[in-house]
Amino acid sequence: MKTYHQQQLDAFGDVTRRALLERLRSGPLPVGELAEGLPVTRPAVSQHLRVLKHAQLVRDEARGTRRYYRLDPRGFASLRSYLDRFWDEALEAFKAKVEEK
Amino acid sequence: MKTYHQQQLDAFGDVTRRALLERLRSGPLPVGELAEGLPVTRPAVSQHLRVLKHAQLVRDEARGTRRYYRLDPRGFASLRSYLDRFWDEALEAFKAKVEEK
DNA sequence: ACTTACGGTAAGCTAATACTTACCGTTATC
DNA sequence: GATAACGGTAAGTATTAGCTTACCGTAAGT
Repeated sequence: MKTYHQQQLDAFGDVTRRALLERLRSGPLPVGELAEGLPVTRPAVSQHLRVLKHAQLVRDEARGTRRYYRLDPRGFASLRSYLDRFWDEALEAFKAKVEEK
Repeated sequence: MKTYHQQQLDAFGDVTRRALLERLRSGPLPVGELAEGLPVTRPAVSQHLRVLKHAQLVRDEARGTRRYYRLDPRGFASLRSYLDRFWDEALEAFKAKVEEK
C-alpha cells in the first residue's frame, strides 16, 4: 500500500502530468481541451488524469457528455504537509547534533 | 533545459531517492552507509545521488576516502516556493472566476 | 610500495511506464 | 431512433529510467 504523499510525488514526477496540472490552475477544463496543445493523444491524457485523481490532485465532474477536471486541494495540502514535516524533522536533527557537541 | 523545480520534482518521483533523502534527515552519511539496508546496490545509490545533487537536494563533501552526503536547503526552498506559487495562482484564478459571475 | 576501503562511471540489461490504436458506453442533438 | 461528440478502458508497443556487473581512480593503512 502506498501512502498519499507518495502517490502525489509520483504523480508530480512526470512532465505531462505537471503540464496538465498547470493548465488546470486557470480553472476547470474538459478532457478534450486539456489534451489540446499537448504532444500526446487524448487517451494518454485520460490515463494521466486517472493517476492524478488517485493521488487526489484533481477531481472530476461529469456535465453532460463532458467531464470537467479541476485541481483538488486535498492532494496539495497533503503534499505540502509532508514536505513541511520532512524539513522540520531535518532541522530538528540538525539542532540536536549541534547541541550534543 | 530544465528548470530547477522540475528537476526536484523528478528527483522526488522515485521511491529509492525518497528513501535516501529520508535517511539523510538524521544527518550526513557516507555512500556505503546510505546503501546499507536498501534493496539496491551501491552503484545504483551513487547514480541516484547524482540526480539528487543536480536537483540541489543534496550536497556532498569528501572526507578522506569517504564522501559524505547531506540535505541541501536550496532544493527544498525552491521546491516549496514553486508549490506555494502554484497553489496561490490557482486560488487567484478561482477568485477571479467567482467575481466575474 | 603494496594492499584495502571507498565510491564514481560506463555498458548493457531489464523492468516500469508512457504512448498509441482500436473499441465501447453514455449523453446530447437532429 | 439515428448520428455525433465526448471520454474512458484494454491490449500491445516503445521508450525511459532504474539496476547490475565490471572497471577504474584516489586516499588511507600496513
